[in-house]
Amino acid sequence: MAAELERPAAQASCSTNPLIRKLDKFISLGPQDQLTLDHLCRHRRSIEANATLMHENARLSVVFVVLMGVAYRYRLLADGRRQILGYLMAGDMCDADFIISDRCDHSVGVLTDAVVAVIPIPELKSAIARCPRIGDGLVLASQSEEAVLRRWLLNVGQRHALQRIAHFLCEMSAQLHTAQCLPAGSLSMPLTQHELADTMGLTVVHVNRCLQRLRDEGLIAYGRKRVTIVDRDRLLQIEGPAARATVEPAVQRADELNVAGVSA
Amino acid sequence: MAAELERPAAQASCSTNPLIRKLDKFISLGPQDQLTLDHLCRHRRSIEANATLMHENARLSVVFVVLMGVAYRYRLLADGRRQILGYLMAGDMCDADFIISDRCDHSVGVLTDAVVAVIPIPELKSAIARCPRIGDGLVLASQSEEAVLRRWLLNVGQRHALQRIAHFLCEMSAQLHTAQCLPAGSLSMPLTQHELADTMGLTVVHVNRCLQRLRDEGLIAYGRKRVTIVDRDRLLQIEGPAARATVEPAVQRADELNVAGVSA
DNA sequence: CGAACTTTTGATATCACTCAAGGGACGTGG
DNA sequence: CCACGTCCCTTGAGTGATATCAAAAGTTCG
Repeated sequence: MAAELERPAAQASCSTNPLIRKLDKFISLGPQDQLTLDHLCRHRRSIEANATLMHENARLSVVFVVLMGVAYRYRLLADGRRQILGYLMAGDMCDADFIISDRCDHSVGVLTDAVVAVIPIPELKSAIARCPRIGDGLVLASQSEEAVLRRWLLNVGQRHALQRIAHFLCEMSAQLHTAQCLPAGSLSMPLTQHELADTMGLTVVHVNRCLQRLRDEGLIAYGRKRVTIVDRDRLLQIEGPAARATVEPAVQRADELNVAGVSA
Repeated sequence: MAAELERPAAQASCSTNPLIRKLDKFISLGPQDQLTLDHLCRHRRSIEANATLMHENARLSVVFVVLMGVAYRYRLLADGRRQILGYLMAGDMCDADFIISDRCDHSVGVLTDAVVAVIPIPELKSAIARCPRIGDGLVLASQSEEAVLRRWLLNVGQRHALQRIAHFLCEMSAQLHTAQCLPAGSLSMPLTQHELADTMGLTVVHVNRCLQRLRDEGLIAYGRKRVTIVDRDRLLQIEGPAARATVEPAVQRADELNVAGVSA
């Protein structure tokens, strides 16, 4: 399911270690910190698309850091329903709560082919002990993830399907664009409508109809396993189902006009 | 809105500082740590029910720790919808992400009259520097909160109203019973149906009807501003709307039997 | 070219929301 | 102590948003 391969020097897109780039957004790392992080990431493993990287309740002695590709956290219900709990991009650590227990409360899968660094937990702990800023950075990263979870909960709990999808796409665009060194604005994400549905607490069918509407209004584009933002600003202004009122009544009015024209 | 009062020695219910009790669940604190924590909590403020303790986007130079009463995190949408993001009991810290920025991404209100400790952030930081275990404890507490957020997201995203409420109540019962030194099993919570609704992403009306059903089946009891769990085990086994199938079809079958009886 | 997956579409069912109003508990002030 | 307002809970009718079911069309891949 996952081929092992050692690539001591191979580097991801941007010429720096993604983990370093990620932590550097939260705290300034010294040269020693960076060396340590690079050294931590020396064991690599490539994972094929759709594989499971980590199972809920599994006991792990290592943590993973995504170096390439996109992974996602999720939990399953007894009847098979799945809630996706977050996406992991380059630099994100799979098991942020490795400290609190060696068990994990959720699973992690990968969307695309991915490469992860495999870090033994004891080694990570000793690195933190030697370089406190690394620990600080990880804590900050974990707290920023907590903030994302709060935004998602707000989104799923309070917004209607259309707004919900719109907001989610914008948020992901932001996350992708800071994770990689990419331009903002229009951005694309390797997402199946099924995954979108499980992220938003909606049905595939309903997600599909919403996406069509967003596409018809020129706000997004999408195709096989990929959603692209076309007009981020207008996407954020999407109103809920009330927006339907701007479409349907128009048809009725046309009929009325017809009648009026005939009678005139 | 909030009267200031200094109570240098007054202690909460259990003879110990709630913050110490809380952190002690995650990490073992030395005598020095405990002294430091006690000292940190020396400034107290009492808040009246329904007051707002902290506003979204406010810039704060202090953090609050709930000593008595229940507070809750929430966010508002432009149109007034509110999502409750978590409940804070004795020992919980209001602004867990005080490190990441001095701004907060959500507001905090109190349900009941409450007493909080007010800790200046610089003082907290220096305490952490002196007693690293305090910092560790806070990090662990924050990660346990992240786990709660994931459970909530699963709940709101995937479960139907009835299951959703049932699971939430059980989870709160667990949280309350570890926060205070209370017996498990049946427990009660000072919650308005309005707050329940905003927690679960449902409407007050719909929450009301669900609660009635749960009460009629003898799983919970409730009254003015209070929900009580009667039968925790059965509550956790609640099925979704499919449970209706155990009631309605019975009526139809009765009719069929009637017809059969007539024709026989 | 078939198998598996993703996206579409239509018809129908139903969960949950909206609107509207009434009743009960509690607090307050006369 | 009663009258009143407010907040919380309750109820009903009607609507709407989303789910469910079923099936077809387009893609990718072997």
